[in-house]
Amino acid sequence: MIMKYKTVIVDDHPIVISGIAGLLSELDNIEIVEKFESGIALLDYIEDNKVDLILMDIFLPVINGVDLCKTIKQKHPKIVIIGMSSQSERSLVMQFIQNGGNGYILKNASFDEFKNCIYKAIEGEIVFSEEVKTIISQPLSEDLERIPGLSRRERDIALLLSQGKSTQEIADDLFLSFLTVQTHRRNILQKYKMKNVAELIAFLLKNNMLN
Amino acid sequence: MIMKYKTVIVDDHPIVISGIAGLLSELDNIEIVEKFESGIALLDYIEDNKVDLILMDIFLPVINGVDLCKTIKQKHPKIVIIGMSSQSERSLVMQFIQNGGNGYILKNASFDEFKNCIYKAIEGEIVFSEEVKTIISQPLSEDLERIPGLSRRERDIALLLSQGKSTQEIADDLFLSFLTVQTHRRNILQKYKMKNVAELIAFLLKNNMLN
DNA sequence: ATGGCAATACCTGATAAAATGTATTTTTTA
DNA sequence: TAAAAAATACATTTTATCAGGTATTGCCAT
Repeated sequence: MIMKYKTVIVDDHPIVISGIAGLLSELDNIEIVEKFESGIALLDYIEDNKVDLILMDIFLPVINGVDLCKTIKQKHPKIVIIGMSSQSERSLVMQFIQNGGNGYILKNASFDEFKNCIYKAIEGEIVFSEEVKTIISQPLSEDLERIPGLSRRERDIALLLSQGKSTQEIADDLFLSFLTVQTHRRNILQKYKMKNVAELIAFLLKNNMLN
Repeated sequence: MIMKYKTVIVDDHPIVISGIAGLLSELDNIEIVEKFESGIALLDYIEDNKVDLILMDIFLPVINGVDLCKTIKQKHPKIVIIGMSSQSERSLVMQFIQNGGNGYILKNASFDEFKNCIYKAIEGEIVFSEEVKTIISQPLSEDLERIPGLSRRERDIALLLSQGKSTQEIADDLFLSFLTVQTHRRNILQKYKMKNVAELIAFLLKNNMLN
């Protein structure tokens, strides 16, 4: 009798669970023992059942994948955990790996990529799908010239600006001097080399820097 | 011989395609004829092949689902198109429906929801999965008085405004009088009852009215 | 063909914002 | 704890925007 890796899938999209299950069914030494739509259910399950491999979505309701991975690894360091998501942020992937994750796959990866990553992960490697590799292997370019963030106050003011407030109104709202708000405005515009507030707001919104 | 609905799936995640394909295989009168990872490939395909139903992701590379739906419906109004996404924004769903979409399903919908929606859609209904319904049925009041669109010229000017151009620069760019641009600006601000350009740009971007 | 809308253009006064310079206090962080 | 960053405040000059009118032309849809 062949030992199969007892595998669990966690994803809040039934469709995705079904897709991965279909894919994994082609792998001889993988046996899907459970499927969950939330991390809480998974935590319960692994207390009472043997699990070798977990494929988990990173964006889950209630508890997110990064924290979930950490929690599981603390008690069950031998379980191989592979993270998945639709879009990936560099910092998120790094966090996941730092919390003990054994790999990270983007959902737009091909079937072959999925298979390869899973095989290598259960052999002990840390694996990434192609696109993830390209994202995390640009530490020089993107990390160094990454846009400086808004300070708290600057964000407050930018937000009110996007609501059409004038300098005076913002000053009143935040209990500041008109002149202080004016200085902040100037600093923000200078920081991002923007010509005026219109361009600034467009820039901030496009980069999700407001809210 | 039973007539089956010729169905195409478009999603940039192979896993999701596989999942939906698995789900649809349980439906007797649905036949999956093709699967695509991009909208461009789909557009080519429907020129030469009969298609009755399209299930498409909204967030696609190159061309997004909303535009894709519009393009397809212009030439092939009889094709039933159902949109899908992981997260949904109210305005996005409305836009999709306004562009001719026949329904919208969140990917976290259950299998039963998927099946029901697909059945009803091919019977001519406009369908939404449960969570989408709750999202779109929140503020009736504001949405029924749907926002008037920008005219061509107004859009040009709004776009340049979002790039930080001054009235004079816009006038130069578009070979218009300074005064004409000034009038357009005023009209746009008045139309949406915005206090200034900053608020206007925020409003337009949030409603996807630029680009 | 005509009424409505879009696009064009002009005038003016009041107000708001941008550019520039300086400076103190508080908070963060190395 | 010392240095750096952020937040605060002030003053002045120049430039741009906003809001109030008015008016002509072209288009396109009833």
